Amino acid sequence: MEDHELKMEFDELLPLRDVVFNSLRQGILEGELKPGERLMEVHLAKKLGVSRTPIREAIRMLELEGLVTMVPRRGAEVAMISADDMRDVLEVRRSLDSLAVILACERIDEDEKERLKNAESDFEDAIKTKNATLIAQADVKFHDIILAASKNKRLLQMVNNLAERVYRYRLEYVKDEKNHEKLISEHHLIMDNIFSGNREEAKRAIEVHIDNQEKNIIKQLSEEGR
Amino acid sequence: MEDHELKMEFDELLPLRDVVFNSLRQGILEGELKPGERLMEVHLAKKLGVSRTPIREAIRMLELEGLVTMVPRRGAEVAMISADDMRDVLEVRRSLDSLAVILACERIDEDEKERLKNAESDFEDAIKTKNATLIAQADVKFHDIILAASKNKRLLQMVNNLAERVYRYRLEYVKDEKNHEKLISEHHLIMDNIFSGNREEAKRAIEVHIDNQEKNIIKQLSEEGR
DNA sequence: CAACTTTCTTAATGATCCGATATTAATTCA
DNA sequence: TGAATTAATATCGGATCATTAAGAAAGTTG
Repeated sequence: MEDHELKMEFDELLPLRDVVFNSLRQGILEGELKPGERLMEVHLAKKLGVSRTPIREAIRMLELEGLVTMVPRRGAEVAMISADDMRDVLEVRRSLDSLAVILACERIDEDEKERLKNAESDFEDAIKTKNATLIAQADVKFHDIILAASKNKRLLQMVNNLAERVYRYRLEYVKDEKNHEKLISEHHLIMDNIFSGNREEAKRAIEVHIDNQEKNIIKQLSEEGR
Repeated sequence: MEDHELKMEFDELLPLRDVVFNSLRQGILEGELKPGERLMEVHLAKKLGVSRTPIREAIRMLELEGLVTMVPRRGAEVAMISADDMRDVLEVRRSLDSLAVILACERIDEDEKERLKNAESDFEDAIKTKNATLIAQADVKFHDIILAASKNKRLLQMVNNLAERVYRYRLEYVKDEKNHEKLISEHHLIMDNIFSGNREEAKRAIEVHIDNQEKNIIKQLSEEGR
């Protein structure tokens, strides 16, 4: 078993379980910990320099997030994602993102409009750098502002949870330069329709946006399908 | 502090944390453990006859489910539900239930159609008994079949999680005999539109169904609002 | 001789118990 | 009456014991 570089940020005030949780979560999302890989308590405890208790509690949380699965009497492993699972996730995400956009049309305030404009231009700048991580970050920021504008905290939480699962594949998607122009025009269309309060068009725009991602992700999954 | 009657079912094969989790979850949903009430580890451990570790792990799970909130260095307490939270929950639930019905229109099979018909007539029977718990159970069953017919496991999981939070209030809603006839006709309308594959009408029907619940729940919340 | 079975060892989780630390509440003194 | 100190209480994190499953090695059988 190779050794991984799990970084621990010691936020003095945060309980250890949350530090461990964030560390493992990041490791899984960035692909450092690969699907199917076992997460052994003693091993992780030694590596992160804490006892087993916070490790176990973090694993319980990751389990409910769906990022790890428990095998009884064997322990935790990074969750596998089947094409079926991914289809389910994207189907729900499409619906919730539509809802977010519709609500944002009605509830967005001037400050958020300004921030959304900035996020959009930051996104275009990121595209120019052709740095996938940077682009993905700017993309997340853009969508987060829309979610915040929906003024629905639970919706925000649920969409973020779904987005986690797609993160690694979206990274590949935004890496491909063929998609860059399309991404920019889609973001523009979404933003403009939110600004003009055109709910139906905004909804359609975000659905196209998600559908395009979905096509690509399904393709990726079938290609790596062993 | 009064003593509660938390029942533990010792399912030999289930890990203790899951037994504790289910026990506490049920206690919260049925209103035995009231919002704001503190959940103290040693106390619960003694009461349930287990050590503190499974209690702690169960609390971590309940925290992520949103049923309890953690106060740093003070411990866990049953989550309060504000009217704003409830509005958020119902807004999302409306959207996801719409999705479930739309998908069910396309994907329902003959077996499920049969089961849905039976569930619907069981529901009418339950209404006749005027037993709120029985009615609520039959109602859950009806909606569960639709969710299963959507063939989307994540959607099923997420809607069930949202439904948890509404459970106590829905109980009050179905208890009121004024709503009985309306409930039956709404269920009928939903079912008929699914059978005929009429997506738009089915969607509208379920949305009306949820909206009616929402009105009542918001009213309940404002009445008990102290 | 090979393949299958059985047993034994190892290693990891599941659960209990314990020590340290921080917060809250009560009591005492100014 | 108010502030400060102390005592009680509960979480946070760690160490230990028990249970179980997987893997290796040895023995048996076809």
